[in-house]
Amino acid sequence: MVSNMKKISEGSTVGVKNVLKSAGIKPTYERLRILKYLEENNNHPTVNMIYDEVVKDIPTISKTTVYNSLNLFVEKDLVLPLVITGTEVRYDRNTKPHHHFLCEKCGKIYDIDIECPYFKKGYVDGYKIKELHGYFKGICKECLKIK
Amino acid sequence: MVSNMKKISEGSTVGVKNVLKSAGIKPTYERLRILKYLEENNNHPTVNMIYDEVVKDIPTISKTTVYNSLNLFVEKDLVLPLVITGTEVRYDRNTKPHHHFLCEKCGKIYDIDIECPYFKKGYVDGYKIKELHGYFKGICKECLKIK
DNA sequence: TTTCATATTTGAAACCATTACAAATTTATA
DNA sequence: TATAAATTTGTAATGGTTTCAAATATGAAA
Repeated sequence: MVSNMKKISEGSTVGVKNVLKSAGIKPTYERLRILKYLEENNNHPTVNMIYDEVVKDIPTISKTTVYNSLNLFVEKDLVLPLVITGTEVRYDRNTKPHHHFLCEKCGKIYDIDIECPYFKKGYVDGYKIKELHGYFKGICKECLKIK
Repeated sequence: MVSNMKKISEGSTVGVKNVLKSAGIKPTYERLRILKYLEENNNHPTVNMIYDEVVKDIPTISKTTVYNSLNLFVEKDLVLPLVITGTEVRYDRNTKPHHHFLCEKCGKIYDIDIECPYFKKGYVDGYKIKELHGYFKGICKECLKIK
């Protein structure tokens, strides 16, 4: 059961260690902590957001290591990079194809679980599709309530 | 007839001048030349691509002016900014909602004229949509032929 | 455990797209 | 023509990301 596997791995050190190992990545202390952050937080964080939290546990960690680790995770398909704001890259532990929504009011990024028929088919206008990035921008449900 | 208006304005100095004036932008020599470039080239250029061409006609123009003008055009909805490559902003004279396709082989960016039902409706998951950026990445028709 | 080769981490410097800013220039108006 | 306002220019600053070489940690072999 895939969803059960996911639950077990979330947060626990043994879980993230296995995730790294089965991706062919040496599970160093720093990488484990960074992946743990991504599994525990579904907030599409920036490098700085990750660094600011992880440095509390590993005071000697450098920002370069965060960059290196994330680039490695992206390469091994453990993480999806988003460029929705235009100013910096955000990272999503959810690598299944899905859309994103950026709220202009609160700045939060939400996963949107919808399908694109063209992406599903694999082609548009005779062009072969490998990736789709669907970014909505607007006002989220919570901010709409606030008026 | 809108499409006919468009044809007339393409490239001609009087056309782009009217475009700027009706957008409430003072039609300076530099702005006219930059908008003319965008109307004549449907290649989703970067700031540098625009600068490199325009500087041939206006040797004294500065890159800052290109940035200033483009930011103004974006503000006045004359131009659409794309962040499809992740490294730099590209500009599209076509501001009607449409998707884009980036070819991983040749690097070209194509307009894709498809509709998103959620965008059309104005809402997803109860979130109010104001913008949609749909970016496909893959291999374009021409590069598929080359093998 | 000790040794050695390899991989990883670190911190500083470089890079590059973009913005900030103040001085110079141009434009519009009277 | 004179004056004020807007625009352009060039340089410097900013900020996210990458490069790189030295320091450190890791893993395998003895």
